[in-house]
Amino acid sequence: MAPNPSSNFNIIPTSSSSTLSQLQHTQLKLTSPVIDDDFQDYNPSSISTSTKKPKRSKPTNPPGKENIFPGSDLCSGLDSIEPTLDFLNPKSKQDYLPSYNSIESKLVKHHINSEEEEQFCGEEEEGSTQLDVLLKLCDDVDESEVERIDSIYCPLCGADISELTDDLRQIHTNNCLDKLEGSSNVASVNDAGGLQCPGQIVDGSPLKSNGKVADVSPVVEWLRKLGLSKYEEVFVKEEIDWDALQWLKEEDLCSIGITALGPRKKIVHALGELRNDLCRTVEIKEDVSKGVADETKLGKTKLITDYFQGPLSERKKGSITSTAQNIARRSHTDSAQKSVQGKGRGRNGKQKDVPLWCSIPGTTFRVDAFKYLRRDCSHWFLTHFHLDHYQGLTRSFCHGMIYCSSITAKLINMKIGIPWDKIQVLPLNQKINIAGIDVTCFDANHCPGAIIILFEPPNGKVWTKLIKNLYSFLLVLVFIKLCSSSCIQPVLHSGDFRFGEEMAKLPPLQACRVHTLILDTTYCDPQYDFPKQDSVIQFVIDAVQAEAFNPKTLFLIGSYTIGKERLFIEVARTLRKKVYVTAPKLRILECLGLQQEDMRWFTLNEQESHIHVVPMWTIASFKRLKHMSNQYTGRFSLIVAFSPTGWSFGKGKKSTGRRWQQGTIIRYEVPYSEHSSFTELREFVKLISPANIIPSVNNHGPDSHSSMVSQLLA
DNA sequence: GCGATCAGGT
DNA sequence: CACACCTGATCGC
Repeated sequence: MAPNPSSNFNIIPTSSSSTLSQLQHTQLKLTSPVIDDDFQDYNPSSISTSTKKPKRSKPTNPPGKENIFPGSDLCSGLDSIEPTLDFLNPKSKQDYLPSYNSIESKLVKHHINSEEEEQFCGEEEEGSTQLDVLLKLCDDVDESEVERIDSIYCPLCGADISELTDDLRQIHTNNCLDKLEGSSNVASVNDAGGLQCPGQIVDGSPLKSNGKVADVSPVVEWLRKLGLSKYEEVFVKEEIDWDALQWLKEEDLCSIGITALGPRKKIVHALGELRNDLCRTVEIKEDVSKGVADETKLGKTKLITDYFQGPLSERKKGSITSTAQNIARRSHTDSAQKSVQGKGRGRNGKQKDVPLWCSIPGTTFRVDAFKYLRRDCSHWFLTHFHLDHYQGLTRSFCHGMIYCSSITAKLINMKIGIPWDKIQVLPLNQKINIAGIDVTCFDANHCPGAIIILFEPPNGKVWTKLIKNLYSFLLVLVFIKLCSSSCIQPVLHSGDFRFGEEMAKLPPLQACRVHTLILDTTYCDPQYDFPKQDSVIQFVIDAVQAEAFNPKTLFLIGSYTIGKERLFIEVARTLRKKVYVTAPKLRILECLGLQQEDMRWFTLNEQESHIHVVPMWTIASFKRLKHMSNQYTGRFSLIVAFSPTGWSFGKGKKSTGRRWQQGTIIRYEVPYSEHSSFTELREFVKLISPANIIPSVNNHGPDSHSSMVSQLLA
């Protein structure tokens, strides 16, 4: 008999689980161009996703289809709640902005913790400068064009583009420029200070050029550029103009008859690009047209937005990358892109903003920020070897030194090919000095090699060592100056961690007055009060023993690249059975510094074992499990799989260790977590008692920061 | 051809 | 929901 899983652990009823999806719909309805822009800044592919730990986000489901939990009767009732109109009333901006990537968040971030802004001198300033440009654009209009604030004209063709949004204006002018280039006509300056170009509309009337009346709408032209001219008719028939175009959604495309997936995706993507171009807001100045004329005469191919960089680059003399960033890139342009694209940039060439949780305030240090590689930093810390933390790190890394634990060092060397001369191994529980900052690492109790890092201002000893001669003294003076301006305060970066009692006993953590705690808030919600790992391991052992009455049973235990080792090692040890692992998995296990007596429980011979360690996603779907079952027909008649994850607790899950069965396949979801539970998070915060908390995961909705912090401190 | 990146998935 | 990571498409060298 299988044990009754629900008897072991308690259940915490949850509140509405569909709040997040409802908020997503709310975001969808935000109409302020600035806000929309910023959400695209965070996630160019969608304007409707919630904000989370910076990682790729999923497409939003249509209303009523939020439940992605097949077969889950328990949560379907909650998840299928239709968003109501009440949720569509836009709240204040701040309510929607947990994303540290967005420009608007920087505004609020400023209010939350203004001193931390100082570190973002290089690229971070870029983001706020974009906002500045928007604001300045308004100022400029106020100052010089008060009387004609309602009329904005294309600098090229002189058409009234007041009705268009900024991005569409840009597209319009780009199109004009393309025509200039395409037709090789020498542009002439018109009365409005802009340029005339063939086929454009001035003041709503067709402009005659070369004796020919323009008959191609911008939408049609746009379609042609996408190679989708076959849909011209549809767009014309449906009367989709530039303005309507920006609001088009995939469903709309379906409804107007564009049912083929390829073209539809292409259009959706291009629309995303269109909206994205709004980010590259431009300033239209009188000298622009002059510049265009000059360049056109010279026969150079340039983007319209190239002419709009002036004020930006002037203001950002300190930034090497500013000019490159300010070059706007159209979706169909490649020449400009080639020159500026690099690490930490999206496909559209836009550099991704470094999230707050990746930067150590008062230093140029970055933690788990390989997605945001920059030249202004040469100290890159990696807390552990999980993809979402090392993403962006490649063997061609050339941005300085990588600091990590010895286990992580072995893994990045073996799996990614990072040469050893670019890795500095950090010792555990031992203070070392890196670029004038004291750094101490502790075991994070997450996966093997995971560390918590404490950054502290240099202590007195360093100073006395430095002041050996006058030159050093001057250096120290400069350093003091830097310190005083950037206010280095102790910062503790938790990475991903699971708080345990051993951690509370660490003297440096008790002694240090941590100012800023960058906290792994994955399960920062009272509903996640899952049990200790030991009791879950015991549950699995009991379950294996209970199901093992059938000798033809195959046990599967899910694991990640690294992580969950304790679970299957304990099972093997207790049951005195070998567990099968694949050769690549064994190579990884060999890097983890496990004890020899533990290593002997692994076998590469699957015939030797009926307990197999498999990737989590194998266990995630019954389809895969069935496929596996078919391969073992004859040898095994029953598959019992264990999916160890903290998510199996809470959020409408009525019990832990849930047992799912489909025919001869049984799957247990067990709350074996390598992140801290809510209770543990609270204990940890109490222990550290920081002045400031920065969450590294934002998965609880827009208000999460303040609510998380208040819950933790409650 | 290959590595890197992205979108979409479990 | 999304821990962490896969697959396939695309881009750039």
